[in-house]
Amino acid sequence: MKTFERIYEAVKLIPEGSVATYGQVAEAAGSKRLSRVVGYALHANPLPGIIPCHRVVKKDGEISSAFAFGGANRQAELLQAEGVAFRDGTHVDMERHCVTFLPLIQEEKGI
DNA sequence: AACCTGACTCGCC
DNA sequence: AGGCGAGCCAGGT
Repeated sequence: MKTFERIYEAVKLIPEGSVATYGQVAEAAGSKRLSRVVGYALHANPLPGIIPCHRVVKKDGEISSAFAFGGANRQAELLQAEGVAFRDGTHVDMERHCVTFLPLIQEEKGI
């Protein structure tokens, strides 16, 4: 199990209609400092359609401005389609949709 | 093989 | 309050 694998597993654990910050995913993957790697991992996104990268936002709930899978606006669209409320055009309502439970990914699990 | 960079975050100045 | 540097991992040059 590599770091990327754990990151992907963590992202896939994010329930529909909810979002998680890069930090949350990083923490679930092993270390909060992996946040940068999380972004890189999602950028690589070898499993499009399986990994809900649109549910991953920055700590403020702001959607990454960097070119996403189909454009930052597209990401906001998908989130709204899942029932995620927005504070404005680029910030999701963290109070209501930020996941509070994100289990640590076990390496030996082979998951 | 080494160095640089990148969808981030935190701590210091 | 705003800016800068450090830390993390992987992939490309």
